Amino acid sequence: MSTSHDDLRHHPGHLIRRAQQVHYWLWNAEVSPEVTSPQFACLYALRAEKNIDQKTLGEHVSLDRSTVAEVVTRLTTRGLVQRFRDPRDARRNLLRLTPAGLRTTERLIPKAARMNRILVSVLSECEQAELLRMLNLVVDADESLRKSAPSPTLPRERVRERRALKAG
Amino acid sequence: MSTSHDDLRHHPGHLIRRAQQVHYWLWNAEVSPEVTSPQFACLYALRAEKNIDQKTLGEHVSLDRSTVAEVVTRLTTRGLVQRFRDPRDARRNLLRLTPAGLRTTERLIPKAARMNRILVSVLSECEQAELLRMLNLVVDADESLRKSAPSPTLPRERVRERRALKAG
DNA sequence: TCAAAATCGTCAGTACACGGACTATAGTTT
DNA sequence: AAACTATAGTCCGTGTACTGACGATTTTGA
Repeated sequence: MSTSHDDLRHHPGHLIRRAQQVHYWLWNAEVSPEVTSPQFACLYALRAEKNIDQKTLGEHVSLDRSTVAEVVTRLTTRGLVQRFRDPRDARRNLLRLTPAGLRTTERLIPKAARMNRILVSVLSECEQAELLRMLNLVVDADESLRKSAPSPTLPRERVRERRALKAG
Repeated sequence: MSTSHDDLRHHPGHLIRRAQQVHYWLWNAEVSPEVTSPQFACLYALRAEKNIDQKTLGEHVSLDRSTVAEVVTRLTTRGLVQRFRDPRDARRNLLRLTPAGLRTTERLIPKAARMNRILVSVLSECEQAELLRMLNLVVDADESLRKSAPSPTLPRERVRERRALKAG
């Protein structure tokens, strides 16, 4: 007997969302509910590359300008990141880990690694590698998919439709 | 030369988040920016099972109470779903697709299918099946992981910590 | 050199996503 | 029947996540 939630098991998109939920729960339980996963990604990137601006950080962790700004605001509020204007280009905000930020990052690194192991622990070593490889393929394919195929109906136009629809 | 965003390619959790981004973009371009993916999941579930309450819907599409309530509110506002009190149990809100809701759902079903095909189109048929199988394994494993392993540090306790930390 | 174009960040608006507190209702126990 | 418990939904707060509009600044090109 097949019901709808059964059926959704064949939808990759839906499965990806559910996988992210699992990741979210596991993160809270195993890593830290204080520092979220996107926040950690930022800290982690900032640890590797000091004094980068928000745009660059966004490219590293795959977040858009607005979201980076919000996340960084939270991190600075908690004293984990320092934000200051680039003297050489007053448009940019340069970012740097504070000592506390570095400590927190390094404390969480092994926990995040452990969480990731648990996340895919139902799979064999071989399968884990396969999953990683395939996800990377899907994620990389996007770049080509976004550039090409603006297709007959442009995304931008569609968004206008939505706004119009809601206004009316 | 390995930088941080390079490194994040080995983190399943991060990859899952990125995969969801790709899914989001593809959904907007290929299915509909008016009806989001979670909204569609609800419509789809409601099409299969009429007159279910919000909790049941949430179980089918894997969303918590609060989010279901919000999504359903949007769908009712747009006239796609009808919400009314269960006469036999006044705690429940029963949900039903409107004729317009049914039409919209059936119009989007083939588009969603197409989007899902594109999403995994970089993989071979065989790989696609493998990815689906593995994601289902990970997602199902969660149920056992949540039940067991409340572990030394309980998630609930940790959340308290965060709230306390922010207050201070 | 100076106006146009590109770039970075911010802000407002929309939508998921979740936990916890609260209310209303239903079911159970004594 | 009254008290207790369980359940469904709502409301509030927090945190992603993205788009579009805007302002400040830099870069480019005539």
